[in-house]
Amino acid sequence: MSFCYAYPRPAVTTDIAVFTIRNQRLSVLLIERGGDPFCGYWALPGGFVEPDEALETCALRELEEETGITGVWLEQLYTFGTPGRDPRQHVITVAYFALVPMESLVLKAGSDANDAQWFYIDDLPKLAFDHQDILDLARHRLRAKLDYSTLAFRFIRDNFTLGELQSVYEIIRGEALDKRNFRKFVKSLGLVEDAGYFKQGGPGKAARLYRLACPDQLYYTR
Amino acid sequence: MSFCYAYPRPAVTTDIAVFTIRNQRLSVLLIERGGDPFCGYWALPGGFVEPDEALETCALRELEEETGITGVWLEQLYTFGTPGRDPRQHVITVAYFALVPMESLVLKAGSDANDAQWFYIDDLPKLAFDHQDILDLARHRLRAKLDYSTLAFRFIRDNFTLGELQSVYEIIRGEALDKRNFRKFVKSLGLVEDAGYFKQGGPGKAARLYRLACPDQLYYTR
DNA sequence: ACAAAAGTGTTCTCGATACACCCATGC
DNA sequence: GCATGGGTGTATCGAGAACACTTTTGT
Repeated sequence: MSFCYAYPRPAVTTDIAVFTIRNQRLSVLLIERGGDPFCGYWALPGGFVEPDEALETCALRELEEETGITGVWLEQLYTFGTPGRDPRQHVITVAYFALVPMESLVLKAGSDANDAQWFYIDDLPKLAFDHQDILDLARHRLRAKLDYSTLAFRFIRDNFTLGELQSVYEIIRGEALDKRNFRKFVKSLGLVEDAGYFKQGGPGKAARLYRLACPDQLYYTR
Repeated sequence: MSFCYAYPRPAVTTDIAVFTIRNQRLSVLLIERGGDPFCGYWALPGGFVEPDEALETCALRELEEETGITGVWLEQLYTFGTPGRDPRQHVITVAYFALVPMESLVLKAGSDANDAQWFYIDDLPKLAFDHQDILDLARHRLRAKLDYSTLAFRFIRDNFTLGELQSVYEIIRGEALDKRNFRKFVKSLGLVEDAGYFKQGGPGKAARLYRLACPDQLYYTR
């Protein structure tokens, strides 16, 4: 069976960089490729766009098929189409990135992948295709948007402590922040409210828990 | 002649929103479509990606073919792939935007277009496809990047007056700015230097002319 | 002379930064 | 009792906003 067109067409894929925070380190989800090209290499989850499929739908579908992750928030990152990025043929990929709360996911290897695994962003294996470029850009965007959006909240769940939230900011920025200034900053955003409970059990004083005041519209400040 | 593949593929195009400032108004370049679909409608210049063609190369080529414009600076905007955006088939378009200096271009109608013309961004005809959405996003991006990049300089040429530069900012932001604050701001950027000449001839006092201190690396502040 | 645009400083406000100590809890 | 993280206020600095008059040129 084959599909024929009057003019040649490049193939189109989506690739997704899923970030989370594990063990206080920024991490990304990769799959081990089971087929050519780059068999045995690690790569971003992703795959070909199906007929009449929206790009974001494709990204969500591939993510579920290859890793079992569903229902995440996605943002389009950039479209990569340099000839030669796939050695077989001209493939244009629309890259997305996703943020998931820390330690909240059960992975399963899917049909297209031998294995799916989290890697620390600063300790990656050699990646297939131009996926390292995609990750470099994604990481850059993540850091930039931290300052003018509320994307950090995507890494945590309701009933978080301000200490946890602060550590998300610190991990993405790669530097320590002043605790009092940070708390002032968070309160000035006006997005969080006291959940009325405390987090018991860890070392140290019990921490007040917070939740999002408007869990829905949670984007772009400034 | 036809081109056949083992799996179906969407078509891929690039579209380009070229902005300039004419008569103190933000304007965009459109072409009148000569063929179906949307024959007779106005649309963004753009067209299909050729085999092994880089996306940006495609955008530049289509822009030249359809409007005669060459060598402009491009930035990738967003990739649109909603099924149904082209009534014939699934077409994914990678949208770019370009900024050209005011009153600097001679247009010519190209092979694929009956006509190419500048339109005021606030006074557009009904556009083909989802090109109005693309323009809405482009305009939004333009306004946002004005504040954290030096993109405004793309609208002017060397030997500009600070009044001219200020009017670029005012036109994109849609509001008047204070002259003294604006001059302080520009000097703090450290990107412009006195060209040593004055602009004679207009009404009012002759204005000092400036040029870019580093015409090359002209991007991203903050 | 007058219309039109160029050019020039100071004050205020607000957000960002720097900085140190006591408190509650688990072990 | 001690180690660990939670919680709190004040002073300083710098960028951005508000604000009005004089100068030069063309007509």
